[in-house]
Amino acid sequence: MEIDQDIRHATMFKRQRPLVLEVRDELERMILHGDIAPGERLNEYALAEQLGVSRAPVREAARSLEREGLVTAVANEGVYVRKLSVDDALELYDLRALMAGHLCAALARRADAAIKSELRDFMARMDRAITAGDEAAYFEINLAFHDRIAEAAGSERARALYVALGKEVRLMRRRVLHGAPALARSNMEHDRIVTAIEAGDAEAARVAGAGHHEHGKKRLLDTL
Amino acid sequence: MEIDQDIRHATMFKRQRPLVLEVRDELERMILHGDIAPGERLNEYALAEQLGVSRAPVREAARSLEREGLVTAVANEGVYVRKLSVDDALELYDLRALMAGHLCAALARRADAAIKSELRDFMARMDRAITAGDEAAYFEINLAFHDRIAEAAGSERARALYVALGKEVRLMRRRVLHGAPALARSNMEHDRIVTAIEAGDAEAARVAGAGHHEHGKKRLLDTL
DNA sequence: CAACAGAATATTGTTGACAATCCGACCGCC
DNA sequence: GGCGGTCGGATTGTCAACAATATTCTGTTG
Repeated sequence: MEIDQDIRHATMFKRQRPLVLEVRDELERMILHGDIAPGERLNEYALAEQLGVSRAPVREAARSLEREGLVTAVANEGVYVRKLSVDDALELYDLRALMAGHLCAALARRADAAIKSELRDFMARMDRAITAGDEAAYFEINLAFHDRIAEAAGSERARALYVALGKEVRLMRRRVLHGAPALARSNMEHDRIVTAIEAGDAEAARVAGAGHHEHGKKRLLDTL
Repeated sequence: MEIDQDIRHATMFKRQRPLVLEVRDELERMILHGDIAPGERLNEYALAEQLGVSRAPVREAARSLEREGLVTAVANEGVYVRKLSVDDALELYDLRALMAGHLCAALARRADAAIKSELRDFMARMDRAITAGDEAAYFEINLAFHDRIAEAAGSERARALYVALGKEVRLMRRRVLHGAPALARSNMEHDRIVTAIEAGDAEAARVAGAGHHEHGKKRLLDTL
């Protein structure tokens, strides 16, 4: 059998999503939502009972999260929600900036009119959120904006890395962006990114994309 | 319990390495060695019997390899050794070049005399391998050279990514480097990297490191 | 009373069995 | 002869029990 059949399976409707994926998503949600605090252990048995499944899917899901960097497993002892050191977080910011620059540059090379207008639309929505003082909405749209760039860049591996790094960063649940001025500045950086993409200037897009994320790192440093 | 205890466990001698790690390494070896061809399915039951363990460790190991990109899993069907398309390979080369540049730049900022002389030593050994016409030795030292740079750069996450990308690339088992002239050229690029690191010039190191890997991509394109 | 040894408990590691699902072959029907 | 449904074998998904290991508690001793 050939791997080409993947596409068939991927596009086909799955009548039942594998249990382990459900569990994985739920655990991820719990961790990112803070239901399980960093440093805390994930008890396989307890979680299995709580979720109404056996330990096997829980175990597999936990290992899956380990690969994403959300938890660390210790042999014969268990898996713990990862506790990010500041150095870890700074490294993650660097890597994410690197990936973001790469993705923005790639998108600048291949963007068509549709994605360009889509990005402008995201920015308008963020502007509206800033004006309305709705920070939560801003964060949500902001997240979707960057995800869209990553997706449209056409480099699946890079996109996956970028998203995974984003989740890891979220382990450090420190809100580094506050107040309308900071948000407005952030969206000005978005403008620089989109402008470069519209112009098809890959290098400018790389610099703008990386710079935007490096500012995030600076903001984190400022909060220390 | 705190995650800090990780260090204790990590440094402590483990009388028995978890079975899943053994299995994982063995599967990885099989795949990279070509015992299991790209596109082929990994039969959990058969592998379990062959390795003398039960299916659970095999299953877990396979999922671990999935995260590394060596295999792709299809629900209710199995995991297959990944078959790299040329586009996939080119993307991997790009990402690896990106990471290599990042790592070289980081190392340029922090390299001490010991690592500098170590890198020079690697280069001398590669020169000797070229002179002796021992291509296999060259490849081995070359691999160790780049691993050492990644390790010394001090960014664990980036190092892991770089190594994982290297393994993925190896799925496309095409020897893109042949003959003493090509090897000598390759080692000249190494010289550019090491020189920049010695000078503490992060940007030059980034360009040299990325460029070296981009040449690998070019060489692959030439073989098509 | 502190420190240590050892038992008791809790938790993970592994196994084999069972259920759900998928793929291919076969058979009937148009 | 080709097409579609259905049955059977093979394989993965899930489970519960057992084994190995780590942690906690307790009792004893210096």
